Amino acid sequence: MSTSTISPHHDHNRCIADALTAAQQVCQQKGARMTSLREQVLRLIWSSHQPLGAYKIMEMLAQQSTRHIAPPTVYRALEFLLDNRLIHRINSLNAFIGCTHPDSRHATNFLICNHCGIAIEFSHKNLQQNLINAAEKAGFSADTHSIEISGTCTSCKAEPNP
Amino acid sequence: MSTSTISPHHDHNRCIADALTAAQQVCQQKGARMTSLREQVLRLIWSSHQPLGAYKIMEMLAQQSTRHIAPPTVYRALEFLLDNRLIHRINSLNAFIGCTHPDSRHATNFLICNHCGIAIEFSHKNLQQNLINAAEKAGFSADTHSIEISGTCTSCKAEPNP
DNA sequence: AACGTTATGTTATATAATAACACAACGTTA
DNA sequence: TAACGTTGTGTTATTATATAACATAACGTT
Repeated sequence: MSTSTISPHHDHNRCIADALTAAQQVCQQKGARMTSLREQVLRLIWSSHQPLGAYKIMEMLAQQSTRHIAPPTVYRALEFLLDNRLIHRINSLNAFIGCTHPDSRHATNFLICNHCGIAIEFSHKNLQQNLINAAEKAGFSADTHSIEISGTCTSCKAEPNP
Repeated sequence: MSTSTISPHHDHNRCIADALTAAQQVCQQKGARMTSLREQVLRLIWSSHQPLGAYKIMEMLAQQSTRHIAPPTVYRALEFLLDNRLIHRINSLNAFIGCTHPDSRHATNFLICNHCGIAIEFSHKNLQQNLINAAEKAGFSADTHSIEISGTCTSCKAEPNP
């Protein structure tokens, strides 16, 4: 499984910068407009590795800019980011998290820590392919899928109460 | 993958009867009380192989019994059924569906048809074990997981508009 | 019958998401 | 540059999903 474990001590500014750069590129290629609102939302989502709810994002936006922000504003930005695969939606949490490799089309696969709330995207080519194959074999044509695994992450195992 | 494809022509009364019987057994073993409300909800959920939303269930209950039903009534019944593993929650749909083998503890694995809305539970021991192992290898202790695969089921492929 | 426990009823509210329409910004072309 | 269509954002209202808190009822035991 390709998974970069996320250390509590990593340089997160780097994460944000990389994500923003990647997003710009993706948009440029597709001719999609990364407006300032959309960038702001993406930045907020990337402010941590914990999935963020839409209303939480709304609050944060409101704090940053005095202007009054309503739900549709946020949801439209989220829709844009989802459509362009810059973020994922974690169904079990009704929350959104930055995508670590927006250049390649892929499913939503996450390890979610019940303790610190972190969500780590993983990919495992064989496993995913096996899954799809098995579905096909059963006569089902797989279109999209999501795997959400809940448990305890490395850091939280090492240090129960960080 | 162990998946009983669900024919549109199958004897669904049998499905319901079997599910109810299994549920009774499970409850008996655990000393859990299968009240009439809970059974009614389970029956409604089993009225089809399409996941059912809580508010839909509420409507149906109201229709059946003249008395006024409020959300907590439904959600408590659902909670009981979930706790006793008699139903699953489909996160991507905010909906609930009967469990086909409530005797054994297991994750939530579904094939969901975008066309007819059917959700077919599957299990694939190796695949699941591989998934968990891979997570462990990455330092993550898996607790629960859900796999939701969206696509087109056998029947809908055969007959686009049934 | 009295008691504690578990289940259900009831009211209010929290949380998540969308519909519908108005207005503004942007980019093109005339 | 002005007029136009397109895309993005603002605004108000509403729908959909879920839970909190407290009251009452049913059940099972003694």
